[in-house]
Amino acid sequence: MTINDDKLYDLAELFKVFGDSTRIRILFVLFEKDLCVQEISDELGMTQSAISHQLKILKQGKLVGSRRDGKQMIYYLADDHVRTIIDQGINHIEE
Amino acid sequence: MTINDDKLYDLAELFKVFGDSTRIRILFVLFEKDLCVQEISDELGMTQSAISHQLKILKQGKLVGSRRDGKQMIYYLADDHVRTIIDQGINHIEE
DNA sequence: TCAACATATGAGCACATGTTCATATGAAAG
DNA sequence: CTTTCATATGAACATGTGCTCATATGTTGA
Repeated sequence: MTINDDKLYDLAELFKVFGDSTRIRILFVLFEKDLCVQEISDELGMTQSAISHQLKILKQGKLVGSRRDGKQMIYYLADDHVRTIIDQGINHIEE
Repeated sequence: MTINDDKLYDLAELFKVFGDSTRIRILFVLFEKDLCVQEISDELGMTQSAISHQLKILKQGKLVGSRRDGKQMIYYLADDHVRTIIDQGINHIEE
């Protein structure tokens, strides 16, 4: 494999994004359907600010994307890697 | 899916273990072959103590296992989930 | 039993991280 | 334009995390 330390560093950064229960829960509610910030906040019972901060991190890691709909920002899962990684994680836990 | 918040918390804990570059590098050298603590330290250019601390975390997360060989402890990758999760992570980064 | 070697562990420190609170930005309706 | 609603952002604080240093534990060979 052609993996150098830089890439391993990026890899750690990626998993770090998954490694927080608030962010995992956000990803999980987005599994079902695309949601705006306030809906996510309500689902998780957390403040809009806390969610917004975490959404920013998720977006930087390219795990979610967003589109504007009037005054709202709609967030959605970026791609299927996210689902696959989480599924594998669940497999590991459930063994 | 039958995933509750407790399980999502565990999931976050799992990814947290992957989310450190020292630990990812340890896993990566163990991809090739089983190694003792000193060999891992040498490979990564880090102290035996630092590596030992991280190996403990990896072992708690069941990402590595260990067996004794005389005075040495040999560490190895626990199972194929570890490889799969890392492979998926690399896919995500390289897209 | 003792010395030598390999690994594990605990305390301490510096730095990273998540939440809150206050406020800024931006879109839309009047 | 101004107000209102939705979201983003920055500073501050408390907590978590990784490394170092010193030392403990445990195994082997003399």
